[in-house]
Amino acid sequence: MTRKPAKAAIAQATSRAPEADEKAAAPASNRATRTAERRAAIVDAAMEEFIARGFAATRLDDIAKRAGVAKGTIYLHFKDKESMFEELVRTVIVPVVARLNALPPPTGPVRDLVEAFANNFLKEVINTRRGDLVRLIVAEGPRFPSVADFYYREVVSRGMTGMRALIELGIARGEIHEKNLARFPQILIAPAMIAVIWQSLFAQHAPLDAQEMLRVHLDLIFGERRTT
Amino acid sequence: MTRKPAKAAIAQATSRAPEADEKAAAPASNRATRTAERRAAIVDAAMEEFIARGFAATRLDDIAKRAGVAKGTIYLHFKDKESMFEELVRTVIVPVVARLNALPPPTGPVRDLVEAFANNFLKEVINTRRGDLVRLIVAEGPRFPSVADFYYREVVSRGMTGMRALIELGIARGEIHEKNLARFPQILIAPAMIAVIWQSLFAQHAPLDAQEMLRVHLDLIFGERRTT
DNA sequence: TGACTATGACTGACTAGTCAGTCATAAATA
DNA sequence: TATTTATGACTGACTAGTCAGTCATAGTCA
Repeated sequence: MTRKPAKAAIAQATSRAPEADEKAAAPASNRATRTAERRAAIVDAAMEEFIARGFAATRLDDIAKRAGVAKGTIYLHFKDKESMFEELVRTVIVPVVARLNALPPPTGPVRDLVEAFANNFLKEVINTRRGDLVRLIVAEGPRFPSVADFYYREVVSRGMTGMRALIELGIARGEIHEKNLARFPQILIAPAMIAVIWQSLFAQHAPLDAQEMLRVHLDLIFGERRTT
Repeated sequence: MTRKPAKAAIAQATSRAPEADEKAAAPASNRATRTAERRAAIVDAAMEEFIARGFAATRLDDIAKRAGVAKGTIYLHFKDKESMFEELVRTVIVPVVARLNALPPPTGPVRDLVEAFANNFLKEVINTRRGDLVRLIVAEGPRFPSVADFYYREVVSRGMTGMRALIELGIARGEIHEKNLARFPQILIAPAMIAVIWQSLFAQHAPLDAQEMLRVHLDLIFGERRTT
C-alpha cells in the first residue's frame, strides 16, 4: 500500500562513499548507507523466515533478531506485517524480471534461446531462495490478492508473452511442429515450475535431476537433440 | 454453512435397528452414526477453513462454528490442531487414491488411456476442493513433513509408477517417440499441476481452458490427433 | 411397556500463553 | 545542542487447548 518514499537520502550516493559493495558487512559510513543496509538486512531476514514458516506463523521478533535490529526498527521501514510481505515480494522479484528482460536477442536457433532461458532458470531460480519464494507465492497468493496480482502482471504475464513470441518464432522457422503450443505457453514452463515445487517438497524422498528433465522436455518440443 | 442437525427430531427415529450401515447419510439413528457424522462435519469444515486461510491462520473456533459443534467436540476426535490437519489430508486423499487405482486395464491405444486419465483429473481435481487441497499441500508441506511424506508415498510415487508404465507401453507400441520421457513422468503430469495452481491464483486474471491445454499437451507427446 | 440408572458425547467459559504494534527513552549523528 | 534514528519493554487483542458440568441416549429391571 503506502510506499514509504524511499528515504530521499539514498539518492545522495555521497561523493567519496566507501563503496559499500551491496550487502557487505562493511563498517557503514553515513546514515543513508546504514539505513539502506538495515532495510536490506530486514528484507533478507524476513524472506528466510517467511519461506520457512509462512506468513501467519512468522514472528516479527524472529525477523528482527535475525536481521540484528530491534523490532521497532522494522516499523521505521514498513507499515505493518502485511505491507512488509508485499514489499518484500516486490523487492526480490523486480531485479529478477529485469534480468529476464535482458535475454539475448533472437539470433540463432530458437532451441538455443529456450535452452539458454532454461539454464538461466535452473541457475537463478531452481534450488535458490528465489525458487522458495515462488513456492511461497503459490502458498500465500490466495490470501494476498495484491501479491498474486503483482506476480501475475510482472512475471506470469510477461513470461507468457515472451514465451509465446519464442514459440511462434520456432513455428515460423519450422523448429516447432505443434502449432497449438503458442496458445498455451504454460506447457513450455510447466516442467520448470514442477521442478521448483519438487525441490521444496520431495527432494529428500527422490532427488530430481531438473536439468536433465528440462532437456528431455525440450527434446519433446523441438525433436531429438542433434549433437551428442 | 451451519448445519443445525435438528437434534430433537433425530432422536425420535429410534427404530431399534442397531445395524448402522457404516457412515451412511441415513437419518442418523444411533450414537455411533451421529458421532461419525459429526466427525465428517468437522473434517468438511476444517477443509474449507484450512483451504481458505492456511493452517496457521485458521481458528478452531471458526471450524467449530462452521461444523455446528462446540470447540471441545473437536478435541474428542482429534488430538490437536496439527493432528487434525494431518488426518484431514489423509481422510480426503485416501478415497481419491483408491479410485485412481481402479483405472481401466490397458486395452486400446495408450493415448486413449492417458486421455481418460486427464479427463478424470479435470473432472475430479481441477476446479474442485481436491484441487485446492493439492495447493494447500504445496503450501504447508514444508512445515508438515509427515503430510509431505504421506502425499509423496500415496500419490506422487504411485502416480509416477503408473505413468511410467503407461509411457513405456506407449513407447513399445510406437505411440510415443520420445524414449526419455519414461525417465521423467513428471513431464506428463506437469501441465495438469500447473492447471491446478493456475485456477487458484490466476483464474480471475486470465481464465485457463485446462481441458484444451491438456489436449494440446497430449498432441505434443503422441503427435497430432488423428480425428477432428 | 414404562421407569429408573449409567454412560459418554457434548458444551463453552476459562486459562495460559502468544505476538503485532506502540512509544517513552536512549544513542548516534550533524 | 538539536535532530534523526534505534531500541525493547509494554499492552491489549487474540486463540489453542482444558475440564467441570449437562443431558440425550442406551441399558436394565420390574
